[in-house]
Amino acid sequence: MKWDEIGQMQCSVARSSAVLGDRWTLLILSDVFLGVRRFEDFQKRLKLSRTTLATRLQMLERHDVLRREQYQSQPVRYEYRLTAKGRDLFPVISTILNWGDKYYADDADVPIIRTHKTCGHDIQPQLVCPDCGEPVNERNMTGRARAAVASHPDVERGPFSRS
Amino acid sequence: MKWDEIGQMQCSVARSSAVLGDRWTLLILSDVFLGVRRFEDFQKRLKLSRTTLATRLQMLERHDVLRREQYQSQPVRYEYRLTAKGRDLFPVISTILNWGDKYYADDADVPIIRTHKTCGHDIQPQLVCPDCGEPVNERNMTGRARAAVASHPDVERGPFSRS
DNA sequence: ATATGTTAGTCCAAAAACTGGACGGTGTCG
DNA sequence: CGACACCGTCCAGTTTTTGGACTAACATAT
Repeated sequence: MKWDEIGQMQCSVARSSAVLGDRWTLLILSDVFLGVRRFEDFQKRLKLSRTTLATRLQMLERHDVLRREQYQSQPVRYEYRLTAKGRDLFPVISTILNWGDKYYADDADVPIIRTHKTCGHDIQPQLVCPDCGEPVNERNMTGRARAAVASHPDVERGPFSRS
Repeated sequence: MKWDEIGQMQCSVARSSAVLGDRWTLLILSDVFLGVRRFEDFQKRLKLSRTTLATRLQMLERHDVLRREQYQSQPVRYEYRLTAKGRDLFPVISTILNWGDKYYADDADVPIIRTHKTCGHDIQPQLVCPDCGEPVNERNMTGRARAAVASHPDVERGPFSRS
């Protein structure tokens, strides 16, 4: 299966993977949320090849996650900014950051300290049920999979298993 | 930069990317949360090459995300199960699913409907501040980056920018 | 007893993706 | 004028991924 074909699968994770699923894209997006916007800055910070960076930025633009915006003329230069769709990736980057902090941070030295401006506390955002407000995890969630998944009778257990 | 080196970077997103950042890993993990546990099932469902699947499973085992557990002898066979570290990826997969559902689901036809067992409602989990309980997003969060990031004076804006 | 099926891989050669570094274009500054 | 900043593209060499054949150890059916 080719990368492009993954984007055609009937599965939200698969389609998201077609966008997010490579070594660099998550890093680039993380930098964008940090305020990085320009080609040279991405390249200096991430040390990936210019070719790959150009390819990724074009891909993210094509998928409407970033948009190129002119910030000067003479010479004409563009910077990359998040679209609304891109901003909606905040929870994804944020939960990845939570996980990385938990398992990979050096000796209680969390690389990025996040503060909730509204209440002023340093926090790690948590997942809750928007209905009852209780925290959710793989044990208190179930899922009814649709056709594509349900057609595999082997899949009977787990939080997203068939009901 | 090589893949292995990314895991050495002083950045939780980078280190997580060294594990999660490829075309197949997110799909495999999503299937694991759906209850898939065996080599053949992964291969049939995801249609990736057996070689790549074997490589990925070994990598996830090496990173202590999955563990191989014998489920029969004669012949000896193993299945793959989540470790505690792996289960902690639930919020990551879940927020990716939210994003994919929002932007890629076919005509109001969400492929996996998730139910919160505790309260019984069909929901999409949301990110909140564990302190005040309010929803968080890229606008009401800030972050103080540490050395590695703070040394880049260009990074001044965005939710994780230096304070 | 032989044939067929199930499951978990490994091996190989071809195709695709990624790499670093040079290069091009367009401007500014001193 | 020379040096620098910025955003890319081009190229040849390396690494990764791919599909399909193949092994191995049993179980089950004929």
